[in-house]
Amino acid sequence: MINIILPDKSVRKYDAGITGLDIAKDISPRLAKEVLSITVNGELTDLTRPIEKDADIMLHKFSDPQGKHAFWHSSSHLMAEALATLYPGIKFAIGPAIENGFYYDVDLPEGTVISENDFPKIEKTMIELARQKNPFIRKEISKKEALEYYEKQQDQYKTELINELEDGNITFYTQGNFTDLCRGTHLPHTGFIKAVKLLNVAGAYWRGDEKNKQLTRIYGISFPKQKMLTEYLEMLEQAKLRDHRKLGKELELFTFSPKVGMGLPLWLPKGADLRLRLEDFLTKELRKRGYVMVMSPHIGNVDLYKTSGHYYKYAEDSFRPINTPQEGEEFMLKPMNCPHHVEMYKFKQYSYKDLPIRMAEFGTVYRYEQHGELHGLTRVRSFTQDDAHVFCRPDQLKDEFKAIIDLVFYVFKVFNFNDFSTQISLRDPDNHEKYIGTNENWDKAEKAILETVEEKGLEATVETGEAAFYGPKLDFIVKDVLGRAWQLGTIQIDYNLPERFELEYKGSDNELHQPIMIHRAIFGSMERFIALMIEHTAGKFPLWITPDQAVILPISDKFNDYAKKVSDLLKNYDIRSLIDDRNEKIGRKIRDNELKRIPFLLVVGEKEVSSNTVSVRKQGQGDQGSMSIEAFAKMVNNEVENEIKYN
RNA sequence: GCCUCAGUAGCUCAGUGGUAGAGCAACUGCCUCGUAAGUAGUAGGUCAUGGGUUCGAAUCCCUUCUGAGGCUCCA
Repeated sequence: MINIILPDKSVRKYDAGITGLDIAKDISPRLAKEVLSITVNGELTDLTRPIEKDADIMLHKFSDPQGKHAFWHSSSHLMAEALATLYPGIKFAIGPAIENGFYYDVDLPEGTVISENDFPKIEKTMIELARQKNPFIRKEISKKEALEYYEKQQDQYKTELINELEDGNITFYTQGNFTDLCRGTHLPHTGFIKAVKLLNVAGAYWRGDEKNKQLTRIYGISFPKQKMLTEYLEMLEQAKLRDHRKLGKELELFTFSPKVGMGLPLWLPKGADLRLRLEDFLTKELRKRGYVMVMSPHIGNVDLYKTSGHYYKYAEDSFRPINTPQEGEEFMLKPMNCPHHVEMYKFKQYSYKDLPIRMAEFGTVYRYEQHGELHGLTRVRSFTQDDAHVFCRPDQLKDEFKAIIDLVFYVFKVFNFNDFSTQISLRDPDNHEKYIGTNENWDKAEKAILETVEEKGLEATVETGEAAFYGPKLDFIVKDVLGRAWQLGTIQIDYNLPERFELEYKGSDNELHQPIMIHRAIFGSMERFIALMIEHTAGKFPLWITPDQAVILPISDKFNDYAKKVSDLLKNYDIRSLIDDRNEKIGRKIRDNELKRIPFLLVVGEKEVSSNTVSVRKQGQGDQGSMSIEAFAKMVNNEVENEIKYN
């Protein structure tokens, strides 16, 4: 007999060799129907594997991440089986579970393509195979045998994968007529998969390398109940309604014109208004925190970028240098603001008492992003960074770094970005060519980031090879409405540019010292931030109150009940004077159908601006008198909060 | 740059080889009038672009441009 310890610490005794599935059956028949995978002594594994010794176990249902993982991984195998049936000669590369669903990379026989039109028949085959309730059978296999199996099929992908695996550590999983190299975890059988939807097809390079062959990647998602799939698809549709590209058009915030050039956003009046107010908000905050605002031109002599290293790093794939009538003279559209700020630092000599110098600019930069990478406002070719560079002494570095983290937290809180992740990006130690500067400098910079993050108690993932070419960084990442991750805020420590530009300050010892540079952005770029802000707030927080600023953001009743209710509530108020205020044709009577079309009322109320007063009258309650826009926004917001229990 | 798909009126879309359509928006009347679609009429398209097949192309084929979802890239 062995002891099985459940998460609640209760102990059950079973014969050795019992499986997770049997334990589940023993606990309750309903659990047995829902359970998908099991963790045995900390190791995620199949429910059908025998447990031979005493163990702590945890059973996973679809509601658990581990359950979903097994479910979608098995779905991936099921799709592979269906594809193998429908497309003889197909070869399989890798097919993992992902955050929402699964994919499989396949190499199709010459001349075959899979498009979305083929999805229904693949889905149908998958469901037919699933209904057979074929068990997933695990088999340990020697490296030699495994290689023979795939070499016979002339499958270079699996062969390559197996060659990298250790002998004795290789397993195959078989369901029905399909066998795949796989380390698991899988469902007991395919019958759990009741609903399948293939989502899209895409090209993907083998092993993610552009030089390799491009495979066909098919994305899908599956569920244990048809209803869950329907709900998921409904959720996706809802999400698409909040897409910033759609809203940007509807709300007349921004547009693109092929004639101007793709990836070059045109800010329409309302969008420009929104952006200016955001810039204003941040500028005030920066001044409070000891920053000075500067401005720099949009171009610079190539020599500037040669010194900074940008020229060698980016000239080839970037906008081409601009020639002048002068022979041999070249300018570049600035891809970054740093070198300009560095030259401003060099304008005069600084004492150690002057530091830190915190230089901020809403600096527009130009980068020739790859054609296929352009994406709404989140990836563009001309964008404005809320950029700043802090020049400080070594003893000030950590405090400055922490102050910036605090600023990021403050701003994210103000705009309700509560769900963000933090990532430390270090250099790739095997690829020195990607970076400038000495190992010594890099070690210092990376150490400073790691220590500061530790001291701050921040939880951050660490990624190697993701650093900027001049220094490591701490990034703040927010997801868009469809779950794509975008970097907004970034803080980067740089010992290299100060060295290259020979920056210095006079220390208390009367010697010259080199300052350390911190590059940082809070919004990241105005474009990307506004894009995510639109998606995060649409239909969710139509009115926003910050401690000292009132912001009314996009209002549209098309997205969900919450916005609809707010919209209804606003109808109880006479806000004509507010709208007249926002309308250039002041004094003209606003027509009914015009009012309903005003898609957003954007106001950043500032106490010192007295003209931002509205006279408000609530229907049925008579005149409420004049009040500031801020007060009005607060009042409406309170009412909304009271009326709707929003969680 | 690569893979799959798409582009018809300002917007949302119908139209699969035989005379370019609808709703909304716009404009002009009329009726109403403070708050989510009053009413009649008018105007609006080289069917993204260039080429080809055909008696005939929005429709089939190719080029280019742009967009969508991925991959690669991302300062």
